[in-house]
Amino acid sequence: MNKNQSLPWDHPRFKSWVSVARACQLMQQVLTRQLAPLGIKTPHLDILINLYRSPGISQQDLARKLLVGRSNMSMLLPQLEKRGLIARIADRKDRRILRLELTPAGRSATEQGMAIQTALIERTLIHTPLDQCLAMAGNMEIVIAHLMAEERAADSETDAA
Amino acid sequence: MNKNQSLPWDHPRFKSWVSVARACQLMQQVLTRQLAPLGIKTPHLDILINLYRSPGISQQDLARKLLVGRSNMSMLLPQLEKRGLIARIADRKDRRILRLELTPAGRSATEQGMAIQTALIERTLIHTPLDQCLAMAGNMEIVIAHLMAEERAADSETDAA
DNA sequence: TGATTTTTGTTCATCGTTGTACTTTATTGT
DNA sequence: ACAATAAAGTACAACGATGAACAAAAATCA
Repeated sequence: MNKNQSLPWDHPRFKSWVSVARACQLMQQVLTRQLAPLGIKTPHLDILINLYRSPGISQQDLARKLLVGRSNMSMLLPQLEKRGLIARIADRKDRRILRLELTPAGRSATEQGMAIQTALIERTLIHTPLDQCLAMAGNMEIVIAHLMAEERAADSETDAA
Repeated sequence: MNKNQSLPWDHPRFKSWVSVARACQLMQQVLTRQLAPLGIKTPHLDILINLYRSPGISQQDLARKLLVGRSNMSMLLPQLEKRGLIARIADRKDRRILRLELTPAGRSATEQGMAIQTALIERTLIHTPLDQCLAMAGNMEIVIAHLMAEERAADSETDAA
């Protein structure tokens, strides 16, 4: 029984992915610390950045973009609203939908947060040549597409059962 | 005021990193689903794989490797012990330390989990050429080193204050 | 039109992770 | 040897995320 052949750390792709996962985990932790002075956490900043780029988005669509559950948005968004960073405006045509927008204070907080995040990423990836950076991004988009397809397939199976 | 110049989505490294982070998040979610039949979750598998490769490691060192808090290990490991997957053996020389090992059942569970994870990664990265995969891993190791340095620097500042 | 199904958002119970405070055991410094 | 300090592990309270059950509004379709 030559189990050694299948040890994961002999698989270059496995090892590579472990590096990616660890880098992401660390990045999240470091970013969390650097955002602390602003009084926001990474999930908040993710939301704010998306509203900055896509104002008027619904909670549902936002949750889909961020790959989290609807209930998550339902917990976080009222907090941000109470803090005066976002506004939730009922859609006139479809009264189920709450459309999300940044307040001026929210826009300002977003810009500060983005500056911190962008600076951190620039500092961290400074030694990664741009072409390799872009190649990586391209590969990651393929990975994302593959994983979403695999997830949809699993969902269909669940439905069928 | 040319704020547009600093919009994060104009920064290629920022955009690239967003792809990386999303891919990681998705990978975790998909892996969680595929591990469900085994009755273990991704944190459990991370632990088991580390014990598979580094038997006799202490809880503290394991926590450091996994980038989580000590208390996390203190919550998870007793669960795995009760399920008969690991053993916690008191060190004779230093009675503070609990050395961790896999039981036969744990080894078997680990092999099943690793098979699932490795297969998922292979499937997902099949279209990423090996050389790009390795280049990515190399870059990620640099990222990890940079972030750990930055975190240590922040810790020192905290101590000084 | 009226009944069924879908979609949007909320609520709540549950679980995982964290940080802090604490106990026990080693190490260090005098 | 003894006091102070550090390290390993635990307990607990707080927070975040999840999924299921639910209410309200729209879409579908007969």
